[in-house]
Amino acid sequence: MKNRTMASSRPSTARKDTGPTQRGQCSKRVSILDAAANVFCREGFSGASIDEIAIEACVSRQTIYNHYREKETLFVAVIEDVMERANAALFSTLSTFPDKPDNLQRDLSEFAIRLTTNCICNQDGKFLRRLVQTEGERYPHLFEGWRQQGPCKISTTLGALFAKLSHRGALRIDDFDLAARQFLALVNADLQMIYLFGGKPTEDELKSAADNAVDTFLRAYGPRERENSAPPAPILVAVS
Amino acid sequence: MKNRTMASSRPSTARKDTGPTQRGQCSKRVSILDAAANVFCREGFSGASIDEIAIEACVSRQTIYNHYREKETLFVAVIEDVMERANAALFSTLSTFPDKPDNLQRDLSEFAIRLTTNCICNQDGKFLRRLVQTEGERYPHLFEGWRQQGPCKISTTLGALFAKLSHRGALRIDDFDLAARQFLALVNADLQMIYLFGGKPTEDELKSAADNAVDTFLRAYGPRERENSAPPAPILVAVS
DNA sequence: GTAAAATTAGACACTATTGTCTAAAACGTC
DNA sequence: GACGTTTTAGACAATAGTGTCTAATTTTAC
Repeated sequence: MKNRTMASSRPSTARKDTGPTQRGQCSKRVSILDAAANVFCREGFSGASIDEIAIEACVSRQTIYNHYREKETLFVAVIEDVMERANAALFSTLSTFPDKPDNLQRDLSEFAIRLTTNCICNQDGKFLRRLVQTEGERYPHLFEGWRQQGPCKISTTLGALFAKLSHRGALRIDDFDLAARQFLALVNADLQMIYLFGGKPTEDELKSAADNAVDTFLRAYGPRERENSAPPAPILVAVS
Repeated sequence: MKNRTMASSRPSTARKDTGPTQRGQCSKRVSILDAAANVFCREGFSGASIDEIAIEACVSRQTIYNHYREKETLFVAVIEDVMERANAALFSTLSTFPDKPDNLQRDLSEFAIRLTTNCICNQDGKFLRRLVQTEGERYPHLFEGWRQQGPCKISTTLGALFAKLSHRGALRIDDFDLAARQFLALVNADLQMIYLFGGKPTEDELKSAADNAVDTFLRAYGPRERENSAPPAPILVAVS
């Protein structure tokens, strides 16, 4: 028997009960969705076989066909499941943005680490990077909603948060959405290659990437009186 | 009959003649490699069928098996072909870096546009993004050489170029490789989502992305006396 | 023009996969 | 413990793909 080798980032909240029954069957549905996510992520849509998913989910093949009429139905269900979870994680993490930073440099860096850890480096993030890229053109409508609610919204939401800091004098930004996109880009600058090869950055790599990003971000958008590289005394931006 | 629908970015240079003969056969090899690249890119390795490639290359299936013993051999050949071309384009473009900038802002922006146009937005770039991500874990050794010679080298090469500018006082950079990675990240900040969905940015989008990137890059790393955006009286923090 | 080489279409065996069907077993509820 | 539901294993037809083989045809080289 094969256990789930790669734990999904599924939270323990109750799930939609659109299945045959509510209780014992629900866990089957979860098993299937998790296993299918892993296999689809590893093999792509056409490379994944229902049998492989069944084995990985410790479920008979027929059970999969009972729950999801055909392969494509299952695929769509998996995508929607992962997207929903990913967006939830995204906004949950966004809510931890340092509105009233004690130490802007440190607080932004820690926020960046949370962002990468919870939203980009986890299994769901990897799944979406892969599947959106390979199947995005084939199922345009499927991912459109996620794009609107996720990546597109994150720029404006994060932009609004930067705007607040800006109005309080902690940052000097003209175009908030642009600054948000650039913040995200800088955070991932050192990690792109790791993502591309399906790897997972170490904690040290994450911290260093975040520090580098915030450093440069503040060089560009920080308050004017900020020193530029290695000032001995940290400048505390304490705005009411 | 179906013509090649998507022109490859193949240059008209002579090709390695490792095939059965040199002349007429060479063009068949090229047709096959181009068609296979398109189909693999569109369908992934397991989704691509030899028949489909044969039709798209206007070649009989048997001819493909004559040149490349089996599907995987063809796949590896395609990968190597694309990687070689992509790296060539990369370093060819790097050689147009503005060593002696007339107008740093403008010259860097135009350089950034060349970089995205010639190396990232073309068919080879799309192919590599997709295939490295989906098959990179399955064929680690295959892509390792490309990573060493391409993406890894570009940071250090571009970093060295920034170092030159820095020593001449045009930039103020501590970590040149990091600045190079961040430059690339900023250039792609506005384009990531387009890439992810397999799209191609318009010329306007490319220009705007480049301008935004260079703007922020220079805010962070530009010479100290640089104006920052629209403050009436710039406050110069003159620290020796 | 001729000979060698390459290409082609078609048939072929083999394998893998999808999706259906059935009867037996396990499960949960009352 | 009996009932209805869900799950299971296995067989099954249908389809699609890989890789081989052959004989005819075309292309290329000399």
